[in-house]
Amino acid sequence: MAQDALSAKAPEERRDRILRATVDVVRDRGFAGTRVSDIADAAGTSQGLILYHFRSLAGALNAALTLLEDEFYEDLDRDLREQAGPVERLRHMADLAAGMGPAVGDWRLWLELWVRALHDDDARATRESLDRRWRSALREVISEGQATGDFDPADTDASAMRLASLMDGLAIQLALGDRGMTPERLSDLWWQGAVTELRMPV
Amino acid sequence: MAQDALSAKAPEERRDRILRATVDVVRDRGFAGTRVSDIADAAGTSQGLILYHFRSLAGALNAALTLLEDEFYEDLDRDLREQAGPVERLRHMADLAAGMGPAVGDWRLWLELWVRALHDDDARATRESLDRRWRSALREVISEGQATGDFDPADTDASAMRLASLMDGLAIQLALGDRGMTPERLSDLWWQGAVTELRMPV
DNA sequence: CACCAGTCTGAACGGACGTTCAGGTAGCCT
DNA sequence: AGGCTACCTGAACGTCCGTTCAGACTGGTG
Repeated sequence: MAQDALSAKAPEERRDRILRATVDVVRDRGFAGTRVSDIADAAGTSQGLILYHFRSLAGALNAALTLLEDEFYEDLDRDLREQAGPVERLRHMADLAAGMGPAVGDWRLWLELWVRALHDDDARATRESLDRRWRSALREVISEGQATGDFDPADTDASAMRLASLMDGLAIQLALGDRGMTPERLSDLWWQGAVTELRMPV
Repeated sequence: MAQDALSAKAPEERRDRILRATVDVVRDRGFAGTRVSDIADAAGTSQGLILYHFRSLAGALNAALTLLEDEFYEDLDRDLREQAGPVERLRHMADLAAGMGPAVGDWRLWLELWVRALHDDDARATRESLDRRWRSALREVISEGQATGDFDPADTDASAMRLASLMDGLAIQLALGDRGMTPERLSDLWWQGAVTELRMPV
């Protein structure tokens, strides 16, 4: 028995496990409901270790946020690069947001982030950055589609803003478990909206 | 000096003052950040009285929610009844949501409500009810506009859902203070979206 | 006036929870 | 081997905060 199953090989792995546990706890307890002991339980460590690696509960929460941010970027970049043309890319964004991407479609978490952003500056910065990234990806795809002739929006900026906002709004229904809102319906509703908004040829 | 300025005429007025104070505190501290002492300070009463009138902090918060719900309905009904035709009504809904109505455009509060709805059943019910009401008002206006020939949506239900969601999404930007998002821009972006979505004649 | 019910207060209580701390273990350098 | 550093733990501490409570004040009723 060279290694105890509980003790990770490297401290860094323990640290990572704590962050992942933090994300999990926040997802279903919310930022406000997350206790140090919850994270400790979920990560299988002591409370002390969490305070040792991060300086405070807030430190752990913020570190979890930046982890999330990084994963969001990775997901988005990797997934979009795989798609051939602008139409496919846009279609894929709908599916990603509908929950097919591990980080991108994590709407309960984004909801929590939005509200935390109302009161916490770190969260505000993270939120802004995520949103900017998502919107600029969207705008890029639209521009690309304009170049290829697939899209013909009346006002590119306004269309990008509307489509991004539409996604957020639909996602709220999904996150809150509204009757009749499913990932598929979200994807469809958004795609139809994009077809209209970008005046795609049918 | 028949009446002390601090002591309200009727206990009911005190109760009401507490509820209003609760709403105020929640609006800028959030549900999670709201303490009994905050409410007491804002209402100019003792902590005890809040626990006397409502059974607990949660009781006060929930009572504040139903107050909000009632005011939302009043605002919406009164304001919409004043408008002449479907086009004017729809236009007015944009303005209402952009923050011209005292209760309707209170987006920070709605954001807080959404997240609370993730974890609290009372909040969930209130949210659902508010959303249903708003969406059905929207759907009604759209139907009316179809009857008069002002609107011609491809799919009425889908259009209503998209326009409601678009509003929520835009409102998030507004509530979070995104650069470049103002009530006027929100109203414009939404209205343009509605023009497209409902295929209004220009 | 005496009594009572409703309203209101400020202090006290007790539990929850973030943080601190004293110490224990394991790898690593000399 | 000895010792140093990083990592980790569980208990203890102190604070914050919701709730309870004993009593004061008021207006109305017999």
